[in-house]
Amino acid sequence: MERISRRRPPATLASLAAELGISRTTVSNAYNRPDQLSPQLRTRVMDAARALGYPGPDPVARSLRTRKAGAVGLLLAEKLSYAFRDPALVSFLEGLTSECDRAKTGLLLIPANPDAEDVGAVAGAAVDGFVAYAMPDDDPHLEAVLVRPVPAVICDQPLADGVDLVSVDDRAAMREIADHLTALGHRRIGVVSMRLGRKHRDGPVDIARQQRAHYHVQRNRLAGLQDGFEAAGVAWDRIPVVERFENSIEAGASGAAEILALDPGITAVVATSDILAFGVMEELARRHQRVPEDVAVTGFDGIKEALTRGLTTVSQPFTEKGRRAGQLLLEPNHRAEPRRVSLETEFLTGSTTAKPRT
Amino acid sequence: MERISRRRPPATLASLAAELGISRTTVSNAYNRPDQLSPQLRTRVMDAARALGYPGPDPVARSLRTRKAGAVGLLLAEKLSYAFRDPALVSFLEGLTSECDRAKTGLLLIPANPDAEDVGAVAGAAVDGFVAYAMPDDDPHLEAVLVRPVPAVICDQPLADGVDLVSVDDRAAMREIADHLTALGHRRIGVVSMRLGRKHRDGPVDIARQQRAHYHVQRNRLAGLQDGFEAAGVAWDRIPVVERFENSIEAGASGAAEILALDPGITAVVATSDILAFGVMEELARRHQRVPEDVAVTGFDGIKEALTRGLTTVSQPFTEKGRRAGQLLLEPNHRAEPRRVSLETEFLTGSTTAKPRT
DNA sequence: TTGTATGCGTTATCAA
DNA sequence: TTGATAACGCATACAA
Repeated sequence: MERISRRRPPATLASLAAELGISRTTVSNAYNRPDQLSPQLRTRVMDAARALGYPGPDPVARSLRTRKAGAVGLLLAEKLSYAFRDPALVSFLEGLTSECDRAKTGLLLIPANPDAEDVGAVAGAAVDGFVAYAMPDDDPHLEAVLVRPVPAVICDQPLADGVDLVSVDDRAAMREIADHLTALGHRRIGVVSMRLGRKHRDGPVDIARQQRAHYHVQRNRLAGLQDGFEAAGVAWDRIPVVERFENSIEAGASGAAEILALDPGITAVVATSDILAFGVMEELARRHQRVPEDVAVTGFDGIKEALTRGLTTVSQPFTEKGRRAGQLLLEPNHRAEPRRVSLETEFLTGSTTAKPRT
Repeated sequence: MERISRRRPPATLASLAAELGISRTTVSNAYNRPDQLSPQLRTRVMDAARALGYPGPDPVARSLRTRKAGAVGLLLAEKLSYAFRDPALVSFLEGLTSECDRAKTGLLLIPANPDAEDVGAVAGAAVDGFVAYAMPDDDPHLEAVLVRPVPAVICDQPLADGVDLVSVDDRAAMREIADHLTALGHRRIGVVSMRLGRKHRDGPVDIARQQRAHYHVQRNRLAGLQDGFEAAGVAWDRIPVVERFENSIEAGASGAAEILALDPGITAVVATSDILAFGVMEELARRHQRVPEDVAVTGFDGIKEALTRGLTTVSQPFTEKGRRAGQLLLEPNHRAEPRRVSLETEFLTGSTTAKPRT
């Protein structure tokens, strides 16, 4: 699908200069320093460029010379298309791109399969900096980011030496959920958790796996639940926790089914994301269980749909998170220490929680 | 925020080769053609690289040499952050990125203010191809895309010589809306249209402006309405049309207010996007006008929220649109003529239209 | 206002 | 299996 007719080798700055009988510098200046030329020479250059089909200085060659790419990279460790399926991520992107707009820089979405070891995409990304979003501790892509000689900002996780970080206090936030449920009187509870490791794995989670989870956001959320439940005298090791690799409605539904198989007597299901919580509710509806009368359900994130549907959840400021990440990346840090930004969350009581049936 | 200690000049492939007393070719091969080296030499190279902090071949330099960027560019002629506020665009991006995933290529979001003449971002984008989404006819950014010696695909608009295109039949689709309303008996109708030109402008639209609209998608939608209304004996020039530059709830609401000022007796408002339609409904609610009893409302696009809220609208397959655009871009066209893909739309009767009050 | 010389960091080609 | 050489296309310091 070559649109351009290729009879002669494509024009370059040098060939254009030769054609005009002037130096390359002058042609370069015509594009980059218009004030360094006489206006008539400049228009002569531009006219010749059009005539010869010269598209202007090659961005890659210029980039090599100037050491600027004009773009920042976003590393997700998900398939790219996932980003547009998750409302939380869309909000994050809105915030991040608002900063890109201000800085007049592009945003490069970097493809990185979660379970792939191939790091070529990040090694090969022509960017002036990276934002790494919610990566597991042991992801080789992150290492690949950190060796690149450009700034980086990490969102949510993992902690890394000398890198700026934007996050929320997941543990404290989730504890509010636990406290809310125990205050209502719930004692038999199940948990549907997002992925805890890089490998595709669905199923029950024992304490050991919780503690060595490579997603410490998830680990912290579980720890927050443990804090709250144990404070109310509920033994954590008797609470069934199941893990789902995908963050989707379907995963939430199957997680709920698994929880109910493990303990049919539960009165509440805690999901570690709103999306999973919707799946849980879907499965409960399928079984003609009422929410919250028969089973209470909670989420995490505070995506728009959670608010409109009245899910009891914790809201975190995704757009702000993206904006702050962009700011940290785009305005250089002149101090020695990396910067840490922790954003506020808000516990929201919805209509999906109530006292347990007696 | 330089993370890397800069005591010595950063290592390059050449400096690494010198350090090891081998040629640059060999170092290059260690990264790009591991099978061309003895394993022990390769590990020696890699160890030295780690020791010297060499991050691997510079992506820009490589890109200059190989003439591959590993990314496709998306040109929006909107602020980047807008992309994540418009559900239709999010769906499009989901489809486009699903193809990027398959091709293992990145996606570069290119910042291009709608009313800015500065074309530097597209001239400077290091990409292997462009997708231009819903650009006005006269946008200089598009011209900048077309001079670049890489493939391009246009979505929705504008028509351009020799470039692949993905679109829907906006005119026919919108006519279905008109036919639906006239069949119900509506005769006094108002229209709230998305922007018709690059310049920021809100207000009433006369026939001349409709016809010279630089957004031919919008022009076609208005033409579709005209087709339908005139077929039912409703003179088009008596239908008030107002334009809004932004596609937002607020814009829809103010558009509705303007329409109602122009003709308080209307029984239906046609919006050319679902988002605008939601704004219209919001304004009507504010005035205690019931939908559809007092005023019928229609949208266009079929975003998810339109379906859940039962808006009468036309649904277009945004995700498919993005996917097809990606396919066209990513699989080269070996034939001479550009390819044209036209996708199906579906008229959806919702609960926002009914017979006019009598 | 214009030109000269040099380097940015890499990979392709071909030879050894 | 390894190496020498020549691009790739441009921008910048400096000289004229």
